[in-house]
Amino acid sequence: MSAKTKVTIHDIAEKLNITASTVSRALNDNPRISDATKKAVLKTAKQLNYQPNNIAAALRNGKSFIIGVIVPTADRYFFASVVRGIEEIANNLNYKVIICQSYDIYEKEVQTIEALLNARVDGIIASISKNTENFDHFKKVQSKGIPLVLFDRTTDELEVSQVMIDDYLGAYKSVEHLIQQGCKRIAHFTSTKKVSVFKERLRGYTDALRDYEIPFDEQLVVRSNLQLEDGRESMETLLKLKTMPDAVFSSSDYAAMGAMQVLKERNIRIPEQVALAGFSNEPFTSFTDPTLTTVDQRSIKMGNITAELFFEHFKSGDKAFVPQKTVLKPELIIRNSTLRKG
Amino acid sequence: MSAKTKVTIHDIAEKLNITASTVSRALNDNPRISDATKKAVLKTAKQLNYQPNNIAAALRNGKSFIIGVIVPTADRYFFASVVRGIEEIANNLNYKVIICQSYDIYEKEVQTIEALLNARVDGIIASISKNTENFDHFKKVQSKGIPLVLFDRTTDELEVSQVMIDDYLGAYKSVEHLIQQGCKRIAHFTSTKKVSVFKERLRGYTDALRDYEIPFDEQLVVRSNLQLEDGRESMETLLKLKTMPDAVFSSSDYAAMGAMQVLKERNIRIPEQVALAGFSNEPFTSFTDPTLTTVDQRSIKMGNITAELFFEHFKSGDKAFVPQKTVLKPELIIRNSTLRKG
DNA sequence: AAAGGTTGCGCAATCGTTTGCATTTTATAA
DNA sequence: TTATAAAATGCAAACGATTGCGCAACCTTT
Repeated sequence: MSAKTKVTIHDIAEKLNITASTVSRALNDNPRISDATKKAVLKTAKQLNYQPNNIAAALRNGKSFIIGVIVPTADRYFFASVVRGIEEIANNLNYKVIICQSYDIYEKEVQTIEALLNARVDGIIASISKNTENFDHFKKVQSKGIPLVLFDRTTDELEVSQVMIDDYLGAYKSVEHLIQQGCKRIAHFTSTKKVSVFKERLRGYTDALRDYEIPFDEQLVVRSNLQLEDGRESMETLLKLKTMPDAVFSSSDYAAMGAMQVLKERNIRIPEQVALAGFSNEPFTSFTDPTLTTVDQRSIKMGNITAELFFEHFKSGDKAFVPQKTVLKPELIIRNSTLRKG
Repeated sequence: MSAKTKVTIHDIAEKLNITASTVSRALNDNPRISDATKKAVLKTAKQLNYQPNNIAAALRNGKSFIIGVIVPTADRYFFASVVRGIEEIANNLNYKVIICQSYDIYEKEVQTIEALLNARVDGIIASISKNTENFDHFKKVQSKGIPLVLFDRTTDELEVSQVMIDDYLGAYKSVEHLIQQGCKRIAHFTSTKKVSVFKERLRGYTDALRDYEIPFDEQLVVRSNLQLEDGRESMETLLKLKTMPDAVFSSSDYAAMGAMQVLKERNIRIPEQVALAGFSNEPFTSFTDPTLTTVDQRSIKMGNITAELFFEHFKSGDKAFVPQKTVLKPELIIRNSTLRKG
C-alpha cells in the first residue's frame, strides 16, 4: 500500500492547506483549534495512514511517557505480578512500562540503568539485584532528578521511596505457626545478609524463637542462594546433624521445595517428622504434595502502591519530595506441609 | 551535584573550543577524529557528567536500537525463557529489548503494537494472543516495513517469518508413549482451534491414535482455556463418562495439574489408573507428585533462533526478504505420571 | 617546488513535534 | 460603522545528535 513510510504532520498540513502547528494542535485536541479543522485533520491523518512519532515528541517535550521497571527476573510469579500491578496504574495514566531484567547480575543492572537513562525514561522503578552492593548507579539516577522508587529488594543506603512487605512479620508469623504446631527445633534457610528482606526474615525467625523461649541454634541457620538445588543441599546438611530439626522455615519457596524432595526421597514424613514452610507463595506451592505453607507477599497490591507512590513523587516535581516508605502486611498461607492434624 | 541536568554535546564542544560535530564523531569513535581530540572529549564528557540522549539520535537516525517483544504473559517459564534467548542475541548486537505483555487480550495486543510503532522500535517479535483472530495490526507493522517475526503462537494468515516447535511431533510422541505404556483410552485437553499450536497438537494426537489403531472418540477431546481450574473441570467431565479414560494428554501443564489434583482427591492412582502428560515443561512439573511427563519446547533455543532470524530479516533491508519458517524438534520428558512400572 | 593526498575539523541542514508569540479572521459591542 | 474582543491559525525557534560536503593545514612524491 503506502510505500511512503514517512507521513508527518507536515504532509497532513500540506494536503489541508494549513500549517503543521495547527495539525499538531488538532491532533492533541487543543481547544484553540476549531472542531471542523480537527475533524478534517483526523480524517486526513487516517487517510494518509499517519503514524505519530513519539521520538520527535519526546525530544521536543523532554518527556517520553515511559517508565522503566527493573526486576531480577520476570519469570517469577512475584515479580511478574508486581509488574502487572504497576502496569495497571501506569497504563491508566497513559504511561508505558518497559520491563528490564537484571538476572540478578550487578553489571547487567548497571548497564540497564544506563540504557534507561539514555533512553530518557521518565522514571525508574526497580527491585535490586541480589548481588548489588554498590549503589552508585541508583544515586546517579537520583542526581539527574529522575524519579526512582524501589520495591521489595530495597536498601537503606539510598534516600529513596520504597515499598515492601513486612518480612519480619511474615517470618515471625510463620515460625510462630510452626511452634504452635508443636515444632521445637526449627531450622531456617536464608541468603546473604546484604539483602534486607533476608535479614528481616532472619530477625523475625530469631525473635519468634526468643518469644517462645526456644533456644537459638546457629547450626540450624543455613545460608545459600535459595534455589531448588540449594534447598536440597541445605536439607542434606541439616539431616547430618546429630539432632534433626523438626521443621524448616525457608526464605524461599524453591529452596523449601528442594528440601521437600530430599525429605520425600528419604521417606521422612511431612509435616509429622519435619514441617516445611516457604516464602513468596509461588503458584507451584499449591501444586506440591503436600501443599506448601508459605507467605503471600501481596504482589499485585505492591505493584499498585509502588506505581502510585511513583506518580506522587512524579507530580511533586522532584522538589522537596520526602522519600516515603510503605510497608505491607504479608499473609500467612497455611497448607498441609505444616498442618499436623490432631 | 550537577544541577544542570542537560549537558549536551554542545556543552562539551564549547568547553573544548571545537564544534558539536567533532564531539559527536569523537564519541562515536569516528576515524576522522584524532586520538587526542577523542581523549579530550571523553574526558570532558565524564567531567561534565554527560548523558547521551538516545532520543535525539534516534530521531536523526530513524533508528532506535530497540526491538519490542510481545508475549501473552511474562510469568510463564516458556515465554520468559524465550525472551531470555532473544535478549542474549539482541544485547550482543547492541540492541535493547522491551518486553510487553498482551495478557492474552486482543485489544491490549493492538494497543501495544500501536505504542511500539509510535515509539519507533526497529522491529517487533511477538507471540500472538490466544484471543486474536484479526491480524490487521500485524499487517500494519509489515506495511510499514518494520521487521516482524512471530514465535510459537503464529498464524498462517500472515506472510511472516516464524519460529515454532513441531507441536505435531511433540503431541504424537506423547501419545505414542502413552500407548506404549499400555493406555488404550486416551483423552486430550485442548483449546481453541484458531491457534495453530493447539490445532497441531490435536492432529498429532489423532494421528498417533490412528497409527496405532485406537479408535478416536470425540467425547475424549475436551476444550477449555487450559488453566488449572479448566483442567479440573475437564477431568471432572471425563470422569462422568460411562467409560473412564486411562490417560490424558493435555496441551497444557497447568490443565494437567488440575487433572492431577482431581484424580488425587478421588484416590485414582496415577499413572496406574490414569496416566497424565502435559505440555511445555513448566518448572513446576518436576515438583508435582507424581512428577509430570511433559514436552520441552526448547525455549531458550527458540529465543535465540527467533532473534537470529529477526536480525537476518533486518539486514536484508526488507527488500525481497522471503519469510522463513523454522521448526524446532521438541523433546519428550518422561516422568512418573506416565511411567507404569513392570 | 608544484601537484596531489591525507588528516582533522567546521558549517549547516535535518529528523518530526511542540509552543510562545504574533497575525489574521470572525463575532460582539458601542 | 468602527473599535474591540474573541477565535482560529501561522511563524519560527526550539529539542540534541548526526552527517554530507567543504576547507584548511600538513605531508608526500617526483
